[in-house]
Amino acid sequence: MTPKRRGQAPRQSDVARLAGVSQSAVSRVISGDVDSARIPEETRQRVLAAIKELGYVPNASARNLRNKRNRLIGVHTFEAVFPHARDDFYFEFLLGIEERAEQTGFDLVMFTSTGAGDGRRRVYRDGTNRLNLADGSVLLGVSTDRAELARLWADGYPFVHIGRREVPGAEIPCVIPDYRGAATGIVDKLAGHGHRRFAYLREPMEMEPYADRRDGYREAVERLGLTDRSPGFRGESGLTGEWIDELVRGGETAVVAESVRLAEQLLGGLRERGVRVPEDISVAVLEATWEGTSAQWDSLEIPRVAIGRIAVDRVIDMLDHPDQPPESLLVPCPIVPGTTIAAAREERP
Amino acid sequence: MTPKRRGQAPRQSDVARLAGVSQSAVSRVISGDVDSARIPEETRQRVLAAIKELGYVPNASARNLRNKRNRLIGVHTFEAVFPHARDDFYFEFLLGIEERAEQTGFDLVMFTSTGAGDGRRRVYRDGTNRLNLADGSVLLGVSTDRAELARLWADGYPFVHIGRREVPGAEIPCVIPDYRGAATGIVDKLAGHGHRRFAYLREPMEMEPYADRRDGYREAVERLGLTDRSPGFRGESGLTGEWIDELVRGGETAVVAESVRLAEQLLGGLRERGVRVPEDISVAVLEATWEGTSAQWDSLEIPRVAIGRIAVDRVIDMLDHPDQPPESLLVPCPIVPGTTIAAAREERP
DNA sequence: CAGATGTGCTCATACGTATGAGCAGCGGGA
DNA sequence: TCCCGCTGCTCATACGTATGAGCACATCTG
Repeated sequence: MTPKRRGQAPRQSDVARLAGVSQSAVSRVISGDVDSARIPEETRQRVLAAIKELGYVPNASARNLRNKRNRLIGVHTFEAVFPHARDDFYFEFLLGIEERAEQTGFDLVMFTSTGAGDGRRRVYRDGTNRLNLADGSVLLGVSTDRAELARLWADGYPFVHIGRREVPGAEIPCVIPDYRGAATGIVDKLAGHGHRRFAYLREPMEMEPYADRRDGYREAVERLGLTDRSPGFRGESGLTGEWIDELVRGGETAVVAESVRLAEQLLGGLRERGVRVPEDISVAVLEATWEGTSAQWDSLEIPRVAIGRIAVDRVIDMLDHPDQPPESLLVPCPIVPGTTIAAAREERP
Repeated sequence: MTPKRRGQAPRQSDVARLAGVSQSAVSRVISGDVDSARIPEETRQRVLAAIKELGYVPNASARNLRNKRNRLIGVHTFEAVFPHARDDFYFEFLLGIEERAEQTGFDLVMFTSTGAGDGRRRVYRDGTNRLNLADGSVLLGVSTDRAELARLWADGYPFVHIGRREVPGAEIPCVIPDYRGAATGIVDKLAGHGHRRFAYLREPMEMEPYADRRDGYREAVERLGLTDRSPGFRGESGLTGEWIDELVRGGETAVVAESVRLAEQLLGGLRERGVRVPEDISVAVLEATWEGTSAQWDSLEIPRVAIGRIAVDRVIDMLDHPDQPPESLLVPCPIVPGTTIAAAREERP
């Protein structure tokens, strides 16, 4: 037994010949175009049988050329996926993407190939948009190329980006962890434990996700009428010994830290000064924590799997409603209970 | 700014009109078809200028349609990929697959969607081969469906399977870890340490990969003129207290175990009897080890990343040479040095 | 019985590209 | 002068699919 000569995959015309109809009839059966197609059940069955017998499968490129969908969702990462996956950046997103694609009957195209030899992955290679093969795409990556995003958007290609990316002159549809909401949630939680005097520990960098957290924090503090006496807040940022000294002197009972890194430094500094967490001061972290941190932080979680799922849904939505202007979507971040928040000390007047 | 209405991208014919040539001339300039194209430099420049002015971008689907290639390699796993990836079964294969696809300019299609609701992923859905979307595919999975492999093969679809799968009447092209070679290598290594009297510890199951290991072991033992006095070898298999007793009485100095599981049991049994590893008896394992085993075994490594790369190469090879009958390929398994092999004791005569 | 309406298809074409075949014009050799 | 061969293109077609237009026939209406 030898395999069939891999000459050609069967085409609609082959199916048509076998079923004794025309190619266009086959196309109509496949499209399931009920209203205008007027194909009686008996013919339909004959065509379907022929399709089955020949193992016919539609040619993606031809379909695409005709502007039809392929039930294919693209995944484009601006760096190699798998080398990073262990480190958890992409991995869980992909989990959600795969899961949802599976549920909705889409297959996934991983756009892996780089254009140039520089390792940077680009959407446009030789000027051609490679994503076009897929009906729509999910993009992710830390080193996202904003110019490419802008061009994709200008070309009207349906895609979403995981994580907020803002490009002047374009409205990039993104799926974004709701850092703002998480920040207010964490303040609410602390307030629920009786805390009234807060401090906010900020990262030196100015980045969009941090801005969201800061907004949320401020909003919650104001809404609840709490006191924010963050040393250095709005001023120089980051953590210094001075900052901690001032914190301890000031009598704040709750600290909200932007990152695990900062929280860890803070914890060390407080211990040195004999201040206990959470007995004396509660600390919460506005970042997802990972294993191997020195404390079990009260923190937020980035729902990566859910974000992956939602990204797929958003793309499908854009395919179904091509005329609606694409919008970004916030995804709530659960607050993970830890052991660094406790009831506020009685205030000594 | 609003996005372009999709589908209004300039075509070669637009470029041609602007440059005052024909569409085919434009195509030839783009293809850079030096030999047969006979386009003078001046015309070439005019065309290139027009391309630039219009922002022309080749249409991938049209190209694919013409070339009958999609530069797409399929990856079909018989279970969901990502949920398992952490557990390491698929993960490193994918690493290699992605890497090589990237290098060779292929994109990856992950065939994720199940046909039925039973969670089993099938190649053929409604009798049609879904993989046809990709030029060729790499298949993997523990629960491979052999009937589907056979059908794929009969259809002449270009694919390889990672791991040996034998189907009567078909010659499934596989990429296979060379367990046989690794087994002889390990025997060689032991012999190099002066061992002459060997025992082989086998798994109860009869599976192809084990058969390979056993062949390799036997071959090396015979070639080197060593003694194999495995208790129970060729007879009942697995590890019993009796087996260990007989081993200790027999005076063998080297044991080759088929699996970490067996080796661990053996180690325990030897310890109970006051026999030291590796001082008294050296033990090697014919399986890849993982973290968290009780000893640092001298063992083999399954070069998963390399296998992934090679699988992609094999598929591309099949695409380039459709007439060559596809062959399986052995991939050497490196031998990982551990601490369970030492020089053989002096034989006391 | 003429005309209208409906059914079950087929025909022809377009999508954008690549490529073998071929054609017009020119220079050069016999 | 005739013809050959080269240059610089153009023409036509095929890839596989989807779809508007239309055709032949049947059935119904008045």
